Amino acid sequence: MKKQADDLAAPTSLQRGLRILAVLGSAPVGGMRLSDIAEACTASEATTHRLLKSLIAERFVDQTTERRYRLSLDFFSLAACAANPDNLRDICRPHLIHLSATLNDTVFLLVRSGFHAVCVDRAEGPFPIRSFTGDIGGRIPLGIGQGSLVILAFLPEEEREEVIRFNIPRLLDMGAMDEVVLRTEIARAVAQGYSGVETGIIPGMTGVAVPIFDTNGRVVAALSVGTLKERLGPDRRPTVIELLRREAAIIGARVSPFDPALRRPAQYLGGVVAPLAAASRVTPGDVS
Amino acid sequence: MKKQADDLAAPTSLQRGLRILAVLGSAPVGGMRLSDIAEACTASEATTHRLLKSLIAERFVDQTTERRYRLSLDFFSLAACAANPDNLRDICRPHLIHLSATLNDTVFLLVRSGFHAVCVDRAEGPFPIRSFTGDIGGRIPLGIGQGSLVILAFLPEEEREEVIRFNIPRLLDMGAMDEVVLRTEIARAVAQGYSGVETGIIPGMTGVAVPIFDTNGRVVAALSVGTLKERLGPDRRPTVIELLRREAAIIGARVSPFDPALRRPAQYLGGVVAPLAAASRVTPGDVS
DNA sequence: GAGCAAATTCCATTGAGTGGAATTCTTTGC
DNA sequence: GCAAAGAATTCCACTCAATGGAATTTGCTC
Repeated sequence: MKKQADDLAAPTSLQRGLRILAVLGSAPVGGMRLSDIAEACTASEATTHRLLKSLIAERFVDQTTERRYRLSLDFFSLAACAANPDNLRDICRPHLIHLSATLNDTVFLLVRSGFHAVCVDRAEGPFPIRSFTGDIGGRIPLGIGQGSLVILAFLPEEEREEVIRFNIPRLLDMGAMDEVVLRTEIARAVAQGYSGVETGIIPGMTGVAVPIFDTNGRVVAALSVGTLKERLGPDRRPTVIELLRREAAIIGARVSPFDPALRRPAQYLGGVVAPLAAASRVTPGDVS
Repeated sequence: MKKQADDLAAPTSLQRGLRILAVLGSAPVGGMRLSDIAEACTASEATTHRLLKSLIAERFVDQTTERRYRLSLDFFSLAACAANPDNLRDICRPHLIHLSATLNDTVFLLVRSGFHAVCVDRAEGPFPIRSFTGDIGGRIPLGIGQGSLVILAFLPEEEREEVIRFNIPRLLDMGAMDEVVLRTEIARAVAQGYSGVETGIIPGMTGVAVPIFDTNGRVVAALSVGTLKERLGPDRRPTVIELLRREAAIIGARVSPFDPALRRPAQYLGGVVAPLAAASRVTPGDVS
């Protein structure tokens, strides 16, 4: 198909550069070598090298000694600005902290992004927790894990079916669940208003999650608690769910997908993190 | 100067695209309009529009309704892979959690990146804390705030002087401190082995930070506690510092700037987050 | 220290990137 | 509800920046 060919070949040099970033995203700790990057991008080494120079010039990529390349911390820092869609993260932070302090468990904020859920924030309890989404920034197909599943469950039917169709192969690949189990769990989540799947994929762990609806009534996110199985027994469970629900309701009331008030000409340079380009333009020598 | 002109003009289209990302990084919550982006990048609207299309195709940028553009969550998710230089974040997480649970306060992990310190992780105490670096991903010039200052203080002299020369204008701009205060604080931090600056910039708040040295004896990061002033009085302070020191020592012993063992051919696709490009290549329709 | 492999630079060719202009879509004011 | 203004998007011919093969340099290995 031509369409697919279009996708695979990156016609623009910008896209080639962005794919280098994507490839570097899954690089091992030490970074990647030029030849490996070039191969992964199916581009010549000369081209890859030149693109990398641009990426380095804009501070998106670091070159370590050892002739290896990796994503830079500045890049991380820039992208952190993207973690706050519709102000969700800022709105939720105090609630996450409050919940985590109350429950003494780890609480996650998951936000939908296309066919995935992304962990946008978390407030840790007193011990490390293994979760599907992994850490902040972690992505997981919609349907795997409580938070992710509860978002899927409350999507409008048409969208939900589209996501299921798209994600089923992934779920199977990951050995998470088949379509029957998924649909059962979705039905249960809808009926209960929360999700408490026990996939058993992470042994000894469990969790519950509730959806967050924006002021239009659309699911945009989920609040999720992950903990040890013994900490979600019949005694604690109902209370935990009730507390999550309460916070989710408060949060949802403050989330509108687009606030017309924001149309005023904004101060683009007022953010915490200055644009990378601006920073890179100034070199130490320039200081008089 | 020609050199500066080179910096300002973005000759390659990749760099133009990256600058769009940088500009979008400081966009307000609602996103930015095409014309504003074009102006901020000093590029024509036609070019900006075409570049944005590529950025969207690679899922680095979202176009909201309302004809606005913003950084995507996938972009955030990709960049999260960059937050773990030399495995620092993974190594530190359990220690952060342990400290935060022990002290009942918020603990930050700051890593040096050029002339800045970047907050790479944090474990929250039971109430929200205002800090210089802001949240995860926040950047601050080296010298402002305890963690940032303690990194600066323990840099090798030559590097330290370079950073000071570069950052002084910033510190003055931010009203943080002048050179005399900075050098006094640095000397004190070196003498004490920790930093406990009281800039008074964030009223009622204070903190202490200790450096983390890698196995080569170079400062690479700092552990920092931020809390209310009354929680760091003469009674608690020495204990807090001692606890931080102990964890920092354990961490440092595990951090080597480059581990030759990692040279083995790595499995680049084994990460939590698949490369964006790969994800974007698959469309719902492709599922058979 | 020689030999090898990887990274970096060079350069002539070519087609992708560019911005002005035309078109389409939105919003606003009356 | 209509018209005019303002954005966003598309088009297109020209041009210069991107390309990849080849040459050079660097760094690693034995």
